[in-house]
Amino acid sequence: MTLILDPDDPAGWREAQPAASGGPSGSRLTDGLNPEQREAVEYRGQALLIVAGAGSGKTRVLTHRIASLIESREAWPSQILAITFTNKAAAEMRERVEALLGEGASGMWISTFHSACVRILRREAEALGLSSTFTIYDSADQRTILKRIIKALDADTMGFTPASAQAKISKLKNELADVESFARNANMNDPQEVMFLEIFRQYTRRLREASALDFDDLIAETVYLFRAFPKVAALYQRRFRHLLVDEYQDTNHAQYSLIRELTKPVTRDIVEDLDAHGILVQSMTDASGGIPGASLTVVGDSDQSIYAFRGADIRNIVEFERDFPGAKVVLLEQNYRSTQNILSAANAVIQNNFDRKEKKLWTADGDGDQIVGYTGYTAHDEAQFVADEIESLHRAGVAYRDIAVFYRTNAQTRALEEIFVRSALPYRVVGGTKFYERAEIKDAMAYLIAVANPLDELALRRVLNTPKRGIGPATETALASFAEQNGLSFRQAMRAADGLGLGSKVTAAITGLATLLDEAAAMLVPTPQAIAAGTNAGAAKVSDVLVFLLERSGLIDALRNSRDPQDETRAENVEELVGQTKDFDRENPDATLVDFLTQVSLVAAADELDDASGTVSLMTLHTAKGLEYHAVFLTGLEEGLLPHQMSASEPGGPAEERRLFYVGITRARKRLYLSLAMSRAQFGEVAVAMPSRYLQEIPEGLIDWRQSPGMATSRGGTRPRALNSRPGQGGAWGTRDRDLERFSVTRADKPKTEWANRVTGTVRDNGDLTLQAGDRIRHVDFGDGKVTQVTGEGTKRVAHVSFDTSGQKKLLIKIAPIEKL
DNA sequence: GAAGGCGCTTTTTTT
DNA sequence: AAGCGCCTTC
Repeated sequence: MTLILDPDDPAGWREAQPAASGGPSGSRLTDGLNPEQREAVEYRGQALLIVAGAGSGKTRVLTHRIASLIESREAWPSQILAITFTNKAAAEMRERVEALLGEGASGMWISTFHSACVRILRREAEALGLSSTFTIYDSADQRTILKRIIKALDADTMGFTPASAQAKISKLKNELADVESFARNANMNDPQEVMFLEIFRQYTRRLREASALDFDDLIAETVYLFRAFPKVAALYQRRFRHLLVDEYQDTNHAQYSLIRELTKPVTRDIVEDLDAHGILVQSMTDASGGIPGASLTVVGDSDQSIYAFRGADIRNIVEFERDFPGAKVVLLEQNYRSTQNILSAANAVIQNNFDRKEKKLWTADGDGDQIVGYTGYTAHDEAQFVADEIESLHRAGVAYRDIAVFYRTNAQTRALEEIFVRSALPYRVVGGTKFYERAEIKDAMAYLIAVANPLDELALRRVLNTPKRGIGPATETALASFAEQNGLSFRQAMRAADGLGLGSKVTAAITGLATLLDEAAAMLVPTPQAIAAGTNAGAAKVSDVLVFLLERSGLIDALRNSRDPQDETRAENVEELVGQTKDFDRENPDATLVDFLTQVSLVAAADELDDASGTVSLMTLHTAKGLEYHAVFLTGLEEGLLPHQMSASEPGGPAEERRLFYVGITRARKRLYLSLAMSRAQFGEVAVAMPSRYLQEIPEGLIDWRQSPGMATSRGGTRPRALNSRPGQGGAWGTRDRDLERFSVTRADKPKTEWANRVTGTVRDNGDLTLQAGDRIRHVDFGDGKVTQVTGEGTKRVAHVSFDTSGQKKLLIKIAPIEKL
């Protein structure tokens, strides 16, 4: 028996695989794969690009590839670094690899870019002059800091907003630019640019002083680390022999650079240095005495690139072969997810993006059902259609969890939620306003952060007067300037507040808070033996520290005793947070507070998905990437929404929006529904909406329009049936006068497919029908009535009508199903 | 320093 | 429609 040693896990002795048992072509891991998939699993070389169309089984290929590397003893689990798009995908991939291997595969790094970088950065923080307990700032934190800087600099007078500065800084960091490099290239004659430089400089300094990194820093700082410290880089270059990157089309320049750094060979002199430090390098070196670069596998589909707005560079995948000469390319086109009708629609749409490599998805599984289309008069009508169809699917045996509703913007959930609640449909909004973004949760988290990272001024200032302690802005500023003048941290200034000459009550409040935080910090210190052994034994559990902080600070009592009725919910939320820390403690017995904070910072929207939930999932098209459902509803397919208004001005915007539509379509396995509304409320005002241009791109015969944009134009011919007069819905609609969206819905009893592509762009249009107070009108559903008032302008003119039998309504004149009498 | 009220901007997508 | 910031008043 031969034993071989896992170079990074002394406990990892195992029996070597007898060479005869098949090697990489061992059939178990390639059984049931098509030839291309098999090739992607078995290819061995420096660089492999797997162009994986939607639903082509790329996760299967990736997991089988990893399992095959490990099973054939070409790699130890610890030599694998796999990058996925979400933590959930990472956890799934790990499970599947372990299931394939029939054993645990600890030591594998399967995580997101951000998680992997945090892990590296905490380990190597010292080299960068960071605390290993550095805080991760989210967008809201960034914004708070930028708001303060902009205000202090009066930069808003030059047109700077926190959002604009944030976007610009993020963009720079994604390109690996820092303050110095920006300053070198800046046009110092442009006052705008000089001001931005100052904002950027102060922002960077504040984060640095707080020992904090923003999301973009996590990647960029890791690249800087590797570039500035080749020996540190070598540790990781030596360790990770196989890099696998999923969703490669959505990597940005910083992430690309990180991949490049990690796959660089280690030179001979550094290898010798590692060797001298007792790091195992034997049998890893090549003829030159160095360690060759790791092998790289990337998986992606340029048609699914939807993150240009955060710096994703489609060229990374398009130019992969040029970047990595000798790279092998495998194309996966056979789809195992969707029906041919769905794929044909997807192919037809994406074909309109020029400048792409031709790729056609196909399936051997047959056409399947027609795609269903529907045009509602309002967002509520559209939502009602979705709810009705979901119910009918459910009655036909489709589980709620196999159904998803997608939309372009988070704001669109409102109408859907209203109708779903009313219909008693179990649903869950994935992402959107996240639990951890609620103010009371951020408050509680700020206590924990302040304890974990005493340098974090942002967290300290957040808790300073939460709950109310009588410490106002004036005191806060006094503390801050005292700190600055004396070269102290904010926290030190708090401890020394006695010497500031503030009122005795305020002073006691400040020093009391400082003491509380110090006591909590003391709870977290492990035993000396544990510290020596590098474990966390003896440290208080996260949940205990949190409860201690909540009780002693008075935060929880303040919420419970408040007379604001909303504070009751807030108290419950905080209690739920306590529950979550308890779960965390249970699941991660040796984890630290910093581990908890890291995990919370890096949860992605899709991580919240609970497969066992038994609810319909609502999410944005972006969140939907990588997921699949039996039935998918794509809603709000209107100009201005998809493509979104804001994308029009961006280069490549409309093409990216089309890819977003493509991503949405290809999530569906069996049933696809496309819907839109003829009018939509925006900024509190109702506006006329036009069908999305992308709808035209789908061949006529593929869609069964239950109510088409074309039909909505022609008034005659179909028997109108008002949804809101349906039994069981009695009167719930239209009872509130302020409700502007009470247009009727007509719905053909029989499916009609008379809508042809050319009709797109037309909705019911009453032209320049002019109404004024006193006019009599007839409405398709509400009957006759008298106009009492006309408000608004242009296409947004609204008639206030008093109907003879249906009461008061407000109608959008341009599209309401009305005629003048 | 706290609380309440008014008026203004806001919505693209996310780790 | 709603949340935020600024203002006034207590």
